[in-house]
Amino acid sequence: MAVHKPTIHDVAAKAGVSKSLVSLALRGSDKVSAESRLAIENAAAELGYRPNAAARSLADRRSRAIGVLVLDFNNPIFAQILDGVQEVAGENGYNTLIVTGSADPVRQESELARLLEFQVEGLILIAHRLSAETITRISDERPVTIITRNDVTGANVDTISNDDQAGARIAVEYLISLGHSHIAHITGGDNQISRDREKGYRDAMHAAGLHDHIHVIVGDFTDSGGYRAANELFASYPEATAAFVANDLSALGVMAAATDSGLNVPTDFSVIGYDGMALASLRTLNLTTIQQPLVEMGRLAVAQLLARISTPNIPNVSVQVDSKLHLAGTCAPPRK
Amino acid sequence: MAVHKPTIHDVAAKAGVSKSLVSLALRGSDKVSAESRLAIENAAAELGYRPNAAARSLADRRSRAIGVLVLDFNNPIFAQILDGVQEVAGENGYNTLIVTGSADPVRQESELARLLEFQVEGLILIAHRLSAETITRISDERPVTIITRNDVTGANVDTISNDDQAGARIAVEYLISLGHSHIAHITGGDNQISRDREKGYRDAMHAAGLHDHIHVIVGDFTDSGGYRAANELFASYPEATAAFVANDLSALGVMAAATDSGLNVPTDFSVIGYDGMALASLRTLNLTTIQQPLVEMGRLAVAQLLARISTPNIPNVSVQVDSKLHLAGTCAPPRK
DNA sequence: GACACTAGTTGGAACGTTCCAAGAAGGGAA
DNA sequence: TTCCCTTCTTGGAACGTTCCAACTAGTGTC
Repeated sequence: MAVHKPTIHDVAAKAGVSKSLVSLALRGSDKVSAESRLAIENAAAELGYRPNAAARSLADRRSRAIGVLVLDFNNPIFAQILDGVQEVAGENGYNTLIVTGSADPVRQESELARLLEFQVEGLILIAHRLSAETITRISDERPVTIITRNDVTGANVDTISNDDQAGARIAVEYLISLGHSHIAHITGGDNQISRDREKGYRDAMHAAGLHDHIHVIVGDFTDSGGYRAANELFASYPEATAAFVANDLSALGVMAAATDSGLNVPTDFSVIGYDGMALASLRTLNLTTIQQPLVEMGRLAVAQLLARISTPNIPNVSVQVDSKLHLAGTCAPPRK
Repeated sequence: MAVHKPTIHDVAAKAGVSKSLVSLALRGSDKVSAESRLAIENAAAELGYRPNAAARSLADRRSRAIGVLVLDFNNPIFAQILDGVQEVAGENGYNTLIVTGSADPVRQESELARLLEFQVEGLILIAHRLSAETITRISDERPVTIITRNDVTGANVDTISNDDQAGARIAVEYLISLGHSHIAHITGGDNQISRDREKGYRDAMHAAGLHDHIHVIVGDFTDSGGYRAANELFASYPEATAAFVANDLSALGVMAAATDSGLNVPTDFSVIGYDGMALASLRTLNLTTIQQPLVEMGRLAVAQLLARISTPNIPNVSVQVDSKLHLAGTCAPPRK
């Protein structure tokens, strides 16, 4: 292992020029003679020189990094969003510092503090569980873009979300169009996204004159939560022929519960999810769902964040992307 | 947004002390009087002071960060490994910089360079596709721990892996114990892990006197690759009653292909995977597999890396964790 | 032969910390 | 009173960059 990490001074000495010229040359300035440039590049290569990002960020007064706080790596939809985030960040020469906060808001705050100490130029929050006050406070220091939610506003906060109520209505209307009327809903628990999806369900049921058939079971966005909720549903509302489930992960749990109860999906029981997680569209699962353009949402978020970083006072933006029905194998007309 | 970010000097001025004392106080030194400490803490809080990690890392000559290069966020097993990594890193006061390299080795190298510029104190490579020379070169600058592979060695390189050959043998022996003899193998393509798993398959078949029944189809560790390979298998070797598939993700593709071909899993055709990815143990999928202790592997990797960071010349370590058979729903005795 | 211009190059200051050697203030011992 | 010892506090140097104003050497113009 190298005893002493070479610095710009070492390169300068080796190339026989000043440190300033090395700095210039390595950043591709055109005011360096071809001869000097060559000597510098050779010296740098021979020494294995690597610029020190900390020193650069200090001298530059900018870090060229954005921070990303993700709720949880284990829900695969976040991987898809991150793909979009990394793509656009990379294209623009930004590093991405990714941190998972636990669901615990206290730990999330300390993760956030670490990102801010790194002097990130902006923050992307993916499915966070932070309070509105925290975000407002943070956004006072740094621009913030929130993905998958739009319930927090602030001068320095932009949001990228889909219209959860509209998406939920589409799901329910599709089930109705197949002939279902006993349609249950399994929620994602106590959070804004879940509330919106539930509202869409209720609205669609009302609009179709099916308010008497509204049946809601509380879930929690996990597969095991979906499994438990589905069993509850089969016990409490056996007339149900279909369920709109708050997200794909818990829809998989619902499918498992149906199978365990001897119900064939979709001939005995139809299931529709929400999100568009890549794994659920595997043929083995083939889940019908409301598909959000997840990668695109990641891209949009970075684009918006970078726009606000370069021009701080642009008006607030709240982008709503379109989610669409993804037809697959878990919905069918009800038995007669 | 604050016009000027407060620095340690601002805090010092506000608290009426020197910047040095602020530095001492905020790092919890015991040689600061209670009175000064209080004044400093109040001033820092009022100003919303945040230490600048870049400046600290420069002055300190250490970054308190480790870099993690992940092949791909979309295979959920990496999320599990990362959970272990983040846990132990966090406990030890280290930040984790996570980067996804694409499968493209050139892009992977540039991602790596970015991590090194951040002055990470060590690197964790998860399922990398880098050449042995690259890793040896890198490990000359920084300690490296490799997860899920052990085919690269070097003075400064440790590895955490499972014994892929042994795991594969367990899988095949299990199928044999159920009564199967026409057991095919679908590989993960041209890489070390895949080669080891194939060797385990061949060895187990030989040991059981089934060398005449060895049948290998090339896959690529993805679900669609598994699907394609399985269809190839059904066409070329219809006698097969079971398949050992190189990883869980492609095993899901195999299951889909079986279903599409009218084969019920497991009564008509048994499938066993490898990895232990959390989603595959969902009841809906309920995949029988060889389970690696993924979270634990992440933990071990960080522990080992930190050990080498603090004591550079300790002997090389190559930890092999035990993988075990996870019994589930996709294997059964063959039809008579 | 003086002058202006251009291309290339330079040293020093600055960025926000930590570390270090050294100073100030107060108390106790002689 | 003097001296030493603690306890607390301090300013300056250093970390590795970037930026800036200024310098040198050559080239062309009149």
